[in-house]
Amino acid sequence: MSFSICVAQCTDSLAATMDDQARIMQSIGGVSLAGHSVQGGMALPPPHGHDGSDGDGRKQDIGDILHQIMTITDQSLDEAQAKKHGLNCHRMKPALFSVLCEIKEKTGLSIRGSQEEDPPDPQLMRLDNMLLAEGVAGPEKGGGSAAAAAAAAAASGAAGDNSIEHSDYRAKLTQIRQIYHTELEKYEQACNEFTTHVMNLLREQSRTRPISPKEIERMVGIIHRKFSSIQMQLKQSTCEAVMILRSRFLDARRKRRNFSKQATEILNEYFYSHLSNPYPSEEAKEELAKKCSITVSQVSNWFGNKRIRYKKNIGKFQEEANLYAAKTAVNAAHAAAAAVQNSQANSPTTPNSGGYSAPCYQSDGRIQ
DNA sequence: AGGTATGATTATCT
DNA sequence: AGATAATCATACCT
Repeated sequence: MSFSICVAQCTDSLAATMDDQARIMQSIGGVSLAGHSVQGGMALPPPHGHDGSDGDGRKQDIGDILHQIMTITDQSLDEAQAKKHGLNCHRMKPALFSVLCEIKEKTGLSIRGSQEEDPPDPQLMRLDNMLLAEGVAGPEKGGGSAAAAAAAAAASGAAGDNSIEHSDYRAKLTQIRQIYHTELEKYEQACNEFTTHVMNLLREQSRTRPISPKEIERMVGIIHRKFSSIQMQLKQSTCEAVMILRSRFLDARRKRRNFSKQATEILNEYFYSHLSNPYPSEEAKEELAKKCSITVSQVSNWFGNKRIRYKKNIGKFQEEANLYAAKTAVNAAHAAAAAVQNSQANSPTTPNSGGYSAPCYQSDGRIQ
């Protein structure tokens, strides 16, 4: 996840590819020593025709140059730069370069690796989709976090309820989002920097050894792949973080507490006194919610559950129904009595006083 | 511990 | 958009 790891990995990969090249160089060097230089020696005999001594000197010279080439990577940058310049101006350089080109052509190193194109990784797509859905990826500024919050609120069923937990959740999510984006940016920047660096390096090297544009392209591809695999790690861990956050906050709300006795009382009262049409209006729901100190969506849930469960097994709820019918009847009676008293009309019999007539249920469970 | 009650979620329908 | 029905997951009771 950390940037340093990423860079380390990339540096590793670069080191590996450099190793590769060193090996190539070595093999080329071997061949040219075994073949061409001897041939060259025959084609260009020593100028003054002296016996082998001058030829030996040249071989010595070439061996020396090759040695310099091979060890150039071990030296400090300035040192190497100076050496490189010296070698570049060496009179044998064009010859060596063409030899290298020829050998490379023969060994077919320049052709390999042209077939690999990026197949869209299904797992990467999965991660991308999830991050997008969670509002972590996607458009950054302005509506970004707000949209994520709105999505979370919408998912929870009722916007605005549990606002404390919600804002907490939202804060954590934006935190994750921010980390994700800064890391992503860092990776991108590092990738670009690294790519241009390597490209410059290769371009520069192409003056001393044959490197085709194809190869540079390939190298860029390798770097990009490496970096995107690191990005995938970032995405993976971001996904994990979001999942943990979700399970801790959103799913925590799934952990239910039973409503208070009072609340269920009020809800049941409403339900059984509106048995013929137990569908509270929005306003009624709001009022019930306020009275029970629960949310409107909880009221909706309660009525949804109640309706279906009542309908499913009316018999089981008979007792409860009677109980609440009695209660509302008593309430009504009290209210009526109060009203009567208030209106100072003296009627001898209070309706339903002292008892209640059990409600008559139809087969569909509705009060007649 | 196991069964039931219950609040929440989900898919589907209208 | 709201209702329903099935289902999940936990609370609560025995």
